[in-house]
Amino acid sequence: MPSSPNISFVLHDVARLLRKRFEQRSRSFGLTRAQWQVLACLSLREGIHQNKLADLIEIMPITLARLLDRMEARRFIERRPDPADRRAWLLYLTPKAHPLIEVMRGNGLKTREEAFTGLSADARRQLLQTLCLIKSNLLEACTQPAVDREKVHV
Amino acid sequence: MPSSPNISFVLHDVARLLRKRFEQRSRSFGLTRAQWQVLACLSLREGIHQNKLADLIEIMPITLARLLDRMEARRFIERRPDPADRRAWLLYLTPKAHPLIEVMRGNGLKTREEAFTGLSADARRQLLQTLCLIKSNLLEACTQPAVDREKVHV
DNA sequence: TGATGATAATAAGCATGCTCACGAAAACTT
DNA sequence: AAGTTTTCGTGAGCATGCTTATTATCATCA
Repeated sequence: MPSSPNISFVLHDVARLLRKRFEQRSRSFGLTRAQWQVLACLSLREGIHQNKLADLIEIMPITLARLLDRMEARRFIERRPDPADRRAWLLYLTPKAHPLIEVMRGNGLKTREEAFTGLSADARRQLLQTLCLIKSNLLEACTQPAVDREKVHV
Repeated sequence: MPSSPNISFVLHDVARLLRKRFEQRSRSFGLTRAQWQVLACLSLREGIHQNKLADLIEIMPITLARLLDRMEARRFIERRPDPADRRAWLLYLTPKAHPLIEVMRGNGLKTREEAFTGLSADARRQLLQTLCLIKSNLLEACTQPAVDREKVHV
């Protein structure tokens, strides 16, 4: 592993370190990386259902529900009942959240600057494109059972 | 965010999906991604200290300690007292762990194949190289206080 | 209308990361 | 030798992911 680093492990490490660094910056504002993602997404789609938002962010609805619990407790978002569906909530930012958006965007920018030092604009574009391809491969793969074909056919 | 995907978020998603897919494959063997990383690293360095291993994997020692607790409970590794230092443990694989190494390596390979479909060997090399650069940038950044220089100088 | 199935949100429980704090032992200083 | 600092491992507590299961409501169809 130290001799020939595995690309999956490195990718995992980079994601973890990005999160860690972002949260070092943002701790004083009381928002984590995941909560910032929710906030950013929500700011473009106020009034959305939890369900739909979980779909956009591509996490499990239950994971989002827990996130929203904390964000609601801290008065960053609010759930309003959907008049058309008594099972559902509509999600809105609170006034307290709005000024945070620019701050957090700045934190994200600074973190990326630190992370991507030494990468040309072209290399960054290339990286983004590659990651998007991998993500779409994985989204597709995850929907299929992870059977070991050789085993099945023996 | 849907309009212009943020590279950090995508990277985070890819890491999460890689983990998810790997664990879909490996669940029946009782090993998670993180545990597999420990096992793989340990197989190259039996008799290492926890401290040193945490350093290699670049996680906090307490995170590793919890991981090892579970792996020890499941008889994949064992802690032996270090005769030279009564604070420390020496880490070893159990016989039960050895046959798993090839299986898990195969699971990693299959998962990467799914993930990297459509990427040329060259693109993969490029990606690995880029990720290593970013990782080293972040490792360096994380050791420094995340001060906002503009604020400090105001 | 009334049963049947799908959908929105949540509950329970686990794993992996982190921060902060602490006790025991080692290492270093004076 | 005694006191101080460092180091090794862990406890407590939190956040974010997951899987699986449940409840309430809506939608559909006979």
